[in-house]
Amino acid sequence: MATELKDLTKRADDYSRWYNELVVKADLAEQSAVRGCMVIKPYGYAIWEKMQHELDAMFKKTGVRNAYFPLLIPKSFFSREAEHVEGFAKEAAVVTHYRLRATADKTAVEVDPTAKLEEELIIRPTSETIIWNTYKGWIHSWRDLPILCNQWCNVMRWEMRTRPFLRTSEFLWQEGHTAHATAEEAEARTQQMIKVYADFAERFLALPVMQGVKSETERFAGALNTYTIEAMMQDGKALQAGTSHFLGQNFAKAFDVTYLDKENKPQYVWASSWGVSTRLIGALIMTHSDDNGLVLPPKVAPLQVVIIPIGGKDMSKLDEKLGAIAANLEKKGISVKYDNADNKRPGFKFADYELKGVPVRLVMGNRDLENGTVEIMRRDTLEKETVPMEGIEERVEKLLDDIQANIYNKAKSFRDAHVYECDNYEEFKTRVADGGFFLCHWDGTAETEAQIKADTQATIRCVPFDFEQTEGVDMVSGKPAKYRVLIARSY
RNA sequence: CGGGGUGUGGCGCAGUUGGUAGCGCGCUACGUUCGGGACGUAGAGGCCGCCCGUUCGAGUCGGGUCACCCCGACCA
Repeated sequence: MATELKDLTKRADDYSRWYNELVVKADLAEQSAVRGCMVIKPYGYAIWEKMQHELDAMFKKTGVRNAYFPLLIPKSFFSREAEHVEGFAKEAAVVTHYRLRATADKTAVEVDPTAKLEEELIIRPTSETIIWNTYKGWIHSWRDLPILCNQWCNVMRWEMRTRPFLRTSEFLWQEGHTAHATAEEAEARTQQMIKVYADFAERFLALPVMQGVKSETERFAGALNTYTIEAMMQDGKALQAGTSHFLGQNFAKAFDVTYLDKENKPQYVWASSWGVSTRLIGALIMTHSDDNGLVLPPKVAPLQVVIIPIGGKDMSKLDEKLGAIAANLEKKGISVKYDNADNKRPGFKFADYELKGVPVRLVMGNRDLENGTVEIMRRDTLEKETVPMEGIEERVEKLLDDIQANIYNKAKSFRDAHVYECDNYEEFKTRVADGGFFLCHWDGTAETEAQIKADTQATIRCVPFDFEQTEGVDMVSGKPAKYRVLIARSY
């Protein structure tokens, strides 16, 4: 392992440097040979797999099935829906040729100019177009509806500035695409899925999120409405953690997808789409982790318990006792590693597993062996306790639940302590730079929204649900405002 | 695309007025260690980003080129 473990930058010194270092030092991901694209390493990918596993089950419980659509999309598909083109054209990767050949001097390869594609292909930045082109063939009657498909895949958006997990040119996600007979049904599905995401984020990732509706400028290209979950990072910035879109009949019209209703009349289909990505891993890191490294919620931790023996030459007794504990924990469905490697000293292992965010650590030395005890440490608070060996499995099981709850509560109190109602623009301008969510009255115009962004780089994240709205006065324009919106600087 | 910076063992860096490459970490082997990031001994590992020039001689000087990083306009 060439990974340099010492000297993680402190959050207070340089938050974004802390983040970048942590991603690498905790062995989650590394820079690849391709600009803007990262390698997700096994430890990082294991987190994604746990997310996938849980989300996939949640989707299926609502009747969704998985399918797979092509990576490459005919360029012409993109011109069908005007706003959609505009939204993605600037960052589309285009395949123009299908063959390479050796250069004249045989030292390299070059694109064979005779192998030009008649119709260029786009590497999917999202799949609405290819999917709606396909759905056209699947949908003829009201009996064919609804269609509830999801796909797990990669997408590519040619980004100018990238950051591991938060924004990379290629990323992994799931995209659900549904087709319905009525607007009400499609709208209901859109809302259902944002609630699935919110539930998943809070219960599984321990991320408190604000649900809401995007403003017109922030909504998905081609959608009539976008719902979002917004999480607050430890630097007070907002991170859009998942979105669900009500697409109306835009794609049905663009791809001419109609069905015959019960009166034998042709009707355009209504649609939703929704997605979360590997960005959630970035959200996890920036919400829970500390200056010692990752802090992972037990439910997504690739490794939930690590057991470390401290012995001298003769480890046989410790191997026996700790091996049994490991086996018992595994029987309970807890993932455990018994690390009795003799080439690292205990202190090194402590630091290393803390950096990697393993929620619980058990330690046993000869002293414990005599006393029948074991040391148990929780990663979230770094508290250590020496407890009897009897019943350790139950204690660990309970502790994992406590940690899950504790880091959620901790994140929630942090978030709640940094949500402010603000009615004064001058005050807003000075305070928003320090982070936090600002709930401010908005007159609903794109002009004031643009003004706020130009002045402060902060944007309207959403109009929050679950918030008792009052009428008031827009702090920028002074015009009447029907409700407050959530404004923050964001990733 | 503007502005700034960096390219030297796996990683982080040093390298004087040009003289043929070094340090720390990591790695390999053996031994001693092991209750919070161990130590000793012996090793392995480098077209100094690439090309052209100046020179007896270039990591070092000049020109070009490529790549990456940081800061600004776009974004899940």
